Amino acid sequence: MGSDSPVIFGRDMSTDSPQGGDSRPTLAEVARTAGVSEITASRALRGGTHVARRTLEKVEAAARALNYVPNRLAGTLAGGRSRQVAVVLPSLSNSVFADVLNGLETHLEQAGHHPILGVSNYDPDHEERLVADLLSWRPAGLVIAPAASTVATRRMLAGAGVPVVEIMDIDPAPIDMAVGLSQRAAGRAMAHYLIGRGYRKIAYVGHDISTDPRATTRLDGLVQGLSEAEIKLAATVILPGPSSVPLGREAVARLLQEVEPGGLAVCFSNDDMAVGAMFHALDAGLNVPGDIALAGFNGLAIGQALPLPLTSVASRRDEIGALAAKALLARFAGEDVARVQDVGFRLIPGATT
Amino acid sequence: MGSDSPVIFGRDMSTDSPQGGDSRPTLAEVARTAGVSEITASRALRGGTHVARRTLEKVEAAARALNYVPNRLAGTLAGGRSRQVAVVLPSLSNSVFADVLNGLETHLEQAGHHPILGVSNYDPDHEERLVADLLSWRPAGLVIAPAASTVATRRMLAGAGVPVVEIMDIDPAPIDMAVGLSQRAAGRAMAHYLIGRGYRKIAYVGHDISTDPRATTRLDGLVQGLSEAEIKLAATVILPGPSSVPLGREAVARLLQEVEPGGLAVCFSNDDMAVGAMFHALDAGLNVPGDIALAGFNGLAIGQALPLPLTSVASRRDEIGALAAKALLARFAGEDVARVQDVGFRLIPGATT
DNA sequence: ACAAAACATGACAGCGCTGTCAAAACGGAT
DNA sequence: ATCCGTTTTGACAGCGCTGTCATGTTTTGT
Repeated sequence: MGSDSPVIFGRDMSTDSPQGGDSRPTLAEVARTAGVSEITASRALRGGTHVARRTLEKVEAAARALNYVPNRLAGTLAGGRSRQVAVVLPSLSNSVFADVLNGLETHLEQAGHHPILGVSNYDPDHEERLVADLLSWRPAGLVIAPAASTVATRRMLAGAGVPVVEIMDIDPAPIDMAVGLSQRAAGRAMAHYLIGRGYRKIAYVGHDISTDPRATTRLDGLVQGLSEAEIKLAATVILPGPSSVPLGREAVARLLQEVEPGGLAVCFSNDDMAVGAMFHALDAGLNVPGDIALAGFNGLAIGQALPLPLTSVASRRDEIGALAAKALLARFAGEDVARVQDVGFRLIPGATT
Repeated sequence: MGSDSPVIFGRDMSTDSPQGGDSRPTLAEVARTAGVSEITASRALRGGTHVARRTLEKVEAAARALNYVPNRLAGTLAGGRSRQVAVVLPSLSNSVFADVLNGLETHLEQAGHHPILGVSNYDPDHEERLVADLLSWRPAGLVIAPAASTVATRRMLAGAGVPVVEIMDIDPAPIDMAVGLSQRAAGRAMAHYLIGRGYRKIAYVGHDISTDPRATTRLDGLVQGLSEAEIKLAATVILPGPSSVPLGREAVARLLQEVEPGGLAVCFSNDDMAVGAMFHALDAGLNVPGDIALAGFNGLAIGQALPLPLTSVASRRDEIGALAAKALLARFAGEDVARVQDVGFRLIPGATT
């Protein structure tokens, strides 16, 4: 039929390097070199099923010779599922999220998947933009440690059409799946522990938690646990900025302007804050735990390496990342996955309380 | 020939939700809804140049109504440059790289770019696979903190056809661009400083550096600096595993089985190791710096928050990430960028030496 | 009012790959 | 030699979008 296409070869192949550098060879060129059709080359290059051994070898040789790198954009567009996973975290300066990311990356990568990263800095609008942006890459799934998400964000996640894992907290009802621990229960556990140790004067010191739902929930849990014994927080100091050792140091100094030491126990939003407080105590000549008892959250290595191991609530961060990755991979494979996976927590009774 | 394709519309559009969820609307549907051609909708949605104001509004309204999310896979494949940047780091447990990644992400994102992450765990073969994998997503650029890269890795990077930034160390000749500091000079600076303070018995304590080229180079610089004063390292303790506070604690304990304290100065591969040593000293009743002087590397916050601020060499990690991102963005814009950018370092004379 | 320029829109092809279906090649059994 | 089932290969179309070029449609100058 009057096919009016006189051109047979789409591109001039007369020279090796059309424009200097070796402009990325395509699958078509590999196929031509191997003397097979494009689709056969395609099949050979992944899996090699439905391809004769001899053909497979020819294609592989051609690919190697041409230094072929497949174009997954095209591959994903054409058919397959993407092998990218969007990951949205509120911060990277808190080592908690670095740990989670590490666990995620390790397990995703083993399955040939890669994280595309977004950091929201605990800003809900920023997070919203991020989710929209990352979704436009049509990832196979999405992992998010939410930062007081907007309604629009939740709508996007619900309608994303791919598996979504919310990590860190399992208290709120998940959009799709959740992996983490009950932050509220962790807060209550700390309250019960301190009460059990005989403390009655208990203060809270935190970084800026206005948009950190997990720190807020932990504090809620703490307050709730205390109220069950009819105890109220003796004081609360919250400083702006992300949690860090110096911030904890500064915050506890302020606290001690409001509250007398002596029988005082202080709960911190994170271990690094508590470590800062410990340093302040060393400097100020305060006895820990005699004058001031210290308790952190998250069970970071630094806290456990202190001369006095820090009382804390250990969260399993690597595990959260690993399980989130596994949950996604299972869903990709069509398997059923529990909506909520609780990795639990462990109260570490240290020497600082 | 009998084109036997009676079907005109590729997809049944008779219902809104073909299969339950709102299966992602395409640009074509937005265009149809707005009553314009696909290409006009495309132009309207990005930039809005060459589009009448009225048309622009119609298209934007349609996109909003349909909850349209563009498909950047298709967009990138069709024409534009990708807005993804491959990032390969050797580790995430060292907060140094978390900081770098943070700086990178922040600045990339401001320009609408996103990192695809790979973590090599200091394994050259792993790194090689990672580079190949990430390159198959056709990123617009690549940032790598190399881990004793293989020849194949370097070849891939050189032939990637996109800007490549090697970060952290600027001593080796860059494949394309480099942003960082002279690790060797940093090592030497520490040597000179310690010698200047009167120390003659100097030891090195490190994590497993067999595949960490930067730690190796710093150690080389240290040794070189010492040898200029005809001093040799009194001892070297290297423990397997990534650097951490507990590892430093353990390592210094071992060191003290080999070397007597008293006039001893110890250089650590990283600040967290040195902090661990400080804790050990506190526990063991050793006076710092009297019995044992401690010096770290990287100037981490934790070291500066110690009761005795830690002597260290501060590296500007956020800055490295930021500059690497800016270098890429500049190259994307066709601008010239210096091959090597030295962010320098600063020796922090602390109270531990 | 008419040509020239400026703007706005659209048709077409194609990015590089993979799903689907159909054809060819091969092997063994009769 | 013939037939059938299996393996191996290929043709075709299309994923969703954007470059290029061509075609309207307005505006401006004289």
